[in-house]
Amino acid sequence: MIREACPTLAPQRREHIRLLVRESGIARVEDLRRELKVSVATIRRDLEVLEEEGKVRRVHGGAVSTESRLEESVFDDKTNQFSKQKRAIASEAYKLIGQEESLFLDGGSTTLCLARLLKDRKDLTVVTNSLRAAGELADSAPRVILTGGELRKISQTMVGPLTSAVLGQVRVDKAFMGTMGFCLKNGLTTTDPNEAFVKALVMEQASQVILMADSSKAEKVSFARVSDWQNIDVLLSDNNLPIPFIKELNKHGLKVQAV
Amino acid sequence: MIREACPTLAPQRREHIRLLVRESGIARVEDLRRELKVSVATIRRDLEVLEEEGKVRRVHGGAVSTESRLEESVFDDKTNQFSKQKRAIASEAYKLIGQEESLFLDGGSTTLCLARLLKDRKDLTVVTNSLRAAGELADSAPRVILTGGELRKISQTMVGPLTSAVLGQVRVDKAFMGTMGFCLKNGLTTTDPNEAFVKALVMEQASQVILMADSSKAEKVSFARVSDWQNIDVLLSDNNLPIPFIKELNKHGLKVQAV
DNA sequence: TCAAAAACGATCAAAAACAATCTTATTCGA
DNA sequence: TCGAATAAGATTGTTTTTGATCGTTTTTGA
Repeated sequence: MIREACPTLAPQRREHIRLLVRESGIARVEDLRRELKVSVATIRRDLEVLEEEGKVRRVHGGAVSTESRLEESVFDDKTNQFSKQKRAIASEAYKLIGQEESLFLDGGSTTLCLARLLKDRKDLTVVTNSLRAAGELADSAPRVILTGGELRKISQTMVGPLTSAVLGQVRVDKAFMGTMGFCLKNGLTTTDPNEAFVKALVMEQASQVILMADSSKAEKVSFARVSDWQNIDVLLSDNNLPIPFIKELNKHGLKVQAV
Repeated sequence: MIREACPTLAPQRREHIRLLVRESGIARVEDLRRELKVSVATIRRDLEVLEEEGKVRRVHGGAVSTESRLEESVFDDKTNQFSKQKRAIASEAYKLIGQEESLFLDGGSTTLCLARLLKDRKDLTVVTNSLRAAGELADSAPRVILTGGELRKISQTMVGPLTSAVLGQVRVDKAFMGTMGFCLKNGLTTTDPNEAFVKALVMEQASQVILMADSSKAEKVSFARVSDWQNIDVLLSDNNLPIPFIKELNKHGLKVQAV
């Protein structure tokens, strides 16, 4: 039974569970297991302790908050629904990551999915301009480096000239990029020129650039030009991409991977 | 035994441990070993002593702060538990802020309290190296600039050489600083040299430096020297500061404000 | 109501953390 | 300069925690 370096202390983990239960009023064992990355046995033991302490009440399948009655269906996995594709793309991206690599994580929900998968990877160095990705990795194993810069509220990313001060001083093995739109003619485009500037800069500093974008972004053109296709090495998307589109990209030397 | 150069004295090290535990509410033996560069045996012996003194509570794998009873999320609790003073200090700090100013917010729970008060101030620019503060202001009115740099997990702040890349390019009207300890002789001290470096750098870039520290920090000496008193303009604390202490600081030209 | 699936609890083995002991180095005083 | 006292690292056996397995119970849906 390979137990890797236990990153969280038991009381910490129990506290986490308690908060999760309180936050949504109910939590399933399976959800907790996924969130905390421990076995169901451990979750059950923790719930036992927490019930003993009166912090939660156990029910078949999970636990409910003692404070709020609430039978509300918190099965509103609307995020689940939406992000099925994104998660698939993210887990495909994860497979590309080697040992001891340094990565850049761009802003956006797809890359955020990827961030979640990295939590236990002690060997990685993650550079990001996404506040949310940083928050996701804040209590996790990887070394985290933030680019700094002005916070663009709408995307929760750091952008602008200050960003380049840090970015100019790091190099990464792989950059995982998102985009608002991509098309054959204009390449990658996004909504904000500052953001575009940062993306372009990152792609310069990366040995390999991996674009993560589901097919809904295809043939969309946004305001600010980011880069053309020759700077991209791999496109991870779903299998709704038009075949001619893929063929054309292949001509540019791009590897297109549909999941 | 090979004891390396400049061995920290045991009481000093224990104080360091105590601060680290209090800083983040919880600390693992392994983390402490890395941070202090001593063997786990020593850490355990220290924790034993500290528990004996009631300074920390040991748990399997590490120790938790007795002050923040870690029944709440590590950080939130700190801001709730003994935050009455901190909130008072923060609201006093808030009064010092003028229109259209640019501020720096240091890491720590006291400055985090201040961050909460700034949410509606559209006219302000806030520079910070605290991930928590940034998160707090992420959906708020002020313009937010993050320093970037390597994320120090235990304090959730950005530190290290990369930080100076951004910090060198901004100036702020007022810097609101926290500290792990302060005393007449050594000035400000904190737990991590990298963190100390960033603090010192910030204080250079600020027109006015305001130290926010409750009296529990008084006469505490931590590991890494940050600055002496002449770089500080105002000390905001509670009214438990020793009178001689205040007088002495006044001599240095410091304005001491007890709330 | 019955059967399949999911969740549960008990038990066991592996790994991490621990405690006690031993060894080595430094300090301080004779 | 020597030697006891102290303090830190190393070693070794013990305890705790965790994850996996397996038989049992509960839930669900036909």
